[in-house]
Amino acid sequence: MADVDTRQRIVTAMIEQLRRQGYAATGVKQLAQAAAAPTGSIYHHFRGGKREVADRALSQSADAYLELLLHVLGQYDDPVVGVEGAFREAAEVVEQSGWMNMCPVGTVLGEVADVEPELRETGDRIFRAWVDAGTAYYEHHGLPRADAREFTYALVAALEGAFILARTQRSAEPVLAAGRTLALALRGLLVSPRGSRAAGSAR
Amino acid sequence: MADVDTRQRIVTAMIEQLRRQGYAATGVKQLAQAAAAPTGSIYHHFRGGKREVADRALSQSADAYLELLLHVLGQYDDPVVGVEGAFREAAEVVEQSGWMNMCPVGTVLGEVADVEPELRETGDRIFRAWVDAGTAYYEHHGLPRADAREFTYALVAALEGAFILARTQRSAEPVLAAGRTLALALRGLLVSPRGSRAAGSAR
DNA sequence: GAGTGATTGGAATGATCGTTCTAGAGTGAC
DNA sequence: GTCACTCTAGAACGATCATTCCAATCACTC
Repeated sequence: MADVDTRQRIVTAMIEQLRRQGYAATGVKQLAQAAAAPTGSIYHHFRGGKREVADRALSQSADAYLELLLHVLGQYDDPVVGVEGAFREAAEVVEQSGWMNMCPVGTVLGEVADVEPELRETGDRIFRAWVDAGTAYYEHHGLPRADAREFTYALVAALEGAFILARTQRSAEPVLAAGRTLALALRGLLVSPRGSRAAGSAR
Repeated sequence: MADVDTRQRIVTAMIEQLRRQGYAATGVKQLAQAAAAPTGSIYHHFRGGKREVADRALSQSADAYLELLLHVLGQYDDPVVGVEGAFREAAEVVEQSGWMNMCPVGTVLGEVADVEPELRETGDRIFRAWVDAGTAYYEHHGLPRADAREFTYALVAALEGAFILARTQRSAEPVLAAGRTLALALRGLLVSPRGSRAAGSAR
């Protein structure tokens, strides 16, 4: 059963490295050391090498992230308050961690989307899952499907972008600002849905 | 005068490489080849090596980007329409380029913010300049300063994040959705500014 | 045309890259 | 015990990394 342990240790270490320094800068040897495993074990458990480990790391990290976000949003009765609250909580975590990267998905995909087709496809799946979940969530809270989808896209984009700004500026302000702005937009959508009108953007 | 030419060719090639594959994956030799210059010339013009070239590339790219964004926004009388229009134009460019990265600033900083202090500081300066310019722009269009600053932060964050999603999903939808959502928020701010009320977030 | 400083062209260097390979340790079945 | 198999351990490999170095070439001044 040291099997599962080592496998998971490698993936966990990869998540850590990916969010600190991205995909290209992460070395297999460095990864092995961080996971307390020899390089041979890495290639035994992941025949696809570095890329397969990164693939697993992104997927696993994305699952955890989605669960967390839905859990945080679910704590609030009013979805408008929930958006602002979720971003506020995220801002606190980022600040308390010393401006570390929270989630490797956005940053790694920004780095490799044009250059690593397999990782790009994994990212595509991840974002689709996130957007689908968010769409269902906001549809359940009264938004027409097209509006829910559009808003979820904006939320994910703003969250990922705000994390980059916050880490670069060592300031929580971008995350808080994005949360407050999105909450305002969501209030507007709830008051007067645009529904099917100009929703041609939602294919 | 081949001096200036070569210097600029190196920086331009670095911009290209940075947005395609990020900082860590970009090799100096590869850069030299792309710039049609020997590696010796790179270190002659940039004693700081790879990092200094990247620094210059980010700054130059950021200046151009700011000018472009203000120019696009300035084409519209109504700032609400302008936001949606700017994102729509951005979406078209991204799609027509075959989902290439537009601007290296966001993606590179997501990659190196925790690991390259000098590049992080450059990014800090860049984002500050962007936010200051945006704040002035929206203040000039009737928003209280705190609101203008908050909205600008959300705009930059959403734009950077939406680019990552769009490239990953090979779809313009994230960019369009972010633009429409931000336009809605801006309309809300213009109708009923929150001004100094809960603007504690804007330090 | 001799001399001078900037710039080019690329070879050399030591480190590190991702991956492969082989030897041995661990584990359970018979 | 021994066979079969999984996993560990890390050396070995060729390629590539960022950087340094130096001879050759260039553009100009005197």
